Amino acid sequence: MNDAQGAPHLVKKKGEARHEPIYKALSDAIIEQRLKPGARLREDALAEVFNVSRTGVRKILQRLALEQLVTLTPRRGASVTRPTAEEAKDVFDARQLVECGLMPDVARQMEPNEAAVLREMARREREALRSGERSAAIKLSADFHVHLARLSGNTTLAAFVEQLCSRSSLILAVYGQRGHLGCESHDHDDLIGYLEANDGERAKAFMSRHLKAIEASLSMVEEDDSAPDLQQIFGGKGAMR
Amino acid sequence: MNDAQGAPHLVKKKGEARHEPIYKALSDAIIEQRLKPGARLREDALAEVFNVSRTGVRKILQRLALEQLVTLTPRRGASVTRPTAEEAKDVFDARQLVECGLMPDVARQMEPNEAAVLREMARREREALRSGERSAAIKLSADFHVHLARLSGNTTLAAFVEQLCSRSSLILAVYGQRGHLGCESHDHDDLIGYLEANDGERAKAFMSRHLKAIEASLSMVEEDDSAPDLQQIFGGKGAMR
DNA sequence: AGGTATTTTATCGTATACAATAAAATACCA
DNA sequence: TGGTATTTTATTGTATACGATAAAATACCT
Repeated sequence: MNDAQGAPHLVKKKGEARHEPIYKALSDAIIEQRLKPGARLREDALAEVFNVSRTGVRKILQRLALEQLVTLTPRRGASVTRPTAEEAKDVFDARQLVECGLMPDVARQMEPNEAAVLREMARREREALRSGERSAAIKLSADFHVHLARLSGNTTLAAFVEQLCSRSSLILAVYGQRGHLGCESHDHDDLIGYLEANDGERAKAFMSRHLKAIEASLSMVEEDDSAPDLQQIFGGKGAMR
Repeated sequence: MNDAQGAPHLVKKKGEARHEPIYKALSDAIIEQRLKPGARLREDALAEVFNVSRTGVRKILQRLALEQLVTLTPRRGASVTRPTAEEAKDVFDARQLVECGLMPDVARQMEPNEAAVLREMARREREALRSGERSAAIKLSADFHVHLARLSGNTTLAAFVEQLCSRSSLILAVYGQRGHLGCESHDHDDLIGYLEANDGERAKAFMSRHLKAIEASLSMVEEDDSAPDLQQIFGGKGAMR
């Protein structure tokens, strides 16, 4: 059925879908903070790593740019986005509005086996956190929030939450204090409890506190690596001359 | 400084930004329903119309696809998205959550001159509606909602609302009854009133009714042009034989 | 004549080549 | 030796060429 099976070496996956895993690899690396904000993403280099031409790489970078995970500077290429303080605020405000707003829907449609899945996710997250697998923990935390959003049944809103969570990961990377890494270890379990009890309002309120806690754990100082204002720093009119 | 200035004819805009107007032209045409859902968008044809190579066209189509305005079918190319009934529901639920949720913020930060701008937009929309400029009216209505969202100050949410409004336009094209075209003629003016009075809660409630009214005006019958189930239609087991 | 097999054609997917540009390195001059 | 001008180099932007594939058209056979 698939001739690629007949030619074991040099497996060329057939068209289009070949880019999907590359996209995922890149976006995971960014979300897990193995690629840090500011890191340059040269087209040639990526093309070589993933064994595709620059054409394919560019397509992927463009997608990531629309999702705000990478920043494309004309003639300067791509780099991992370094979110501004304002962006950070917008993202967390958006999460407040959307994720909290979805809780009642999620609670209403909550089924026992779904709760079990969520508990397992929360367990794995706690596990990763405990054993110091920082990257894994970050990813699992984002996954938890996204999975939750999907349970609402609204594909459009779930996709939006997915973006917001990815961006949050970048925000954590830039503004997060060492030590904290976003979600407190038992928050997610508590939340599942309220959802299991179909208590949408409690879940909503808890989610709100949860997100506020994450946001509060950030230290919002933007170090601007743009040209510093020497004039202002050293005082005007030729002091030191 | 810019040699293109020296060569008046054959003005080649310089890099990158050249695609932006093409993107806008396409997306406007879709939103204004001059390109109808299902319409094929051949790369060659677009490339010729806009005087760029297929490379540029593909980039734009990909962006539109991520925004759900066009659908890319592997090896079959691009076409204007024909939203499903489920998508329509998701989009309007999302608008309910987000646009209504933003009203208090908008009301709080409402300034007199902003209200004037909004009134002017509403006036132009009514004007277009009255004089039968269907395409223009649709666009202006979407613009109004987007402009409102921007007033919240949250760029991320505003961008999301923009997408939702664009998609709504497609939904209207498919499921809208002839006659209605979404927003009632004076709704927007009423809304501005509440915002001017800084009454966020009233504005929120009104927006909710407004969106519900639009959604209710749709006739949600999906004609499936996929292969009809003849077996079911003509009864099983060789009747008519 | 009707239905299946084959060829043709239209159109997309991908790689590659070349032009354009901005940064880095070097050379030049006061 | 410090600063400016020039060349070199690295890297992106865009077009084009070629291969692949699926739909349409045609030819073939019964």
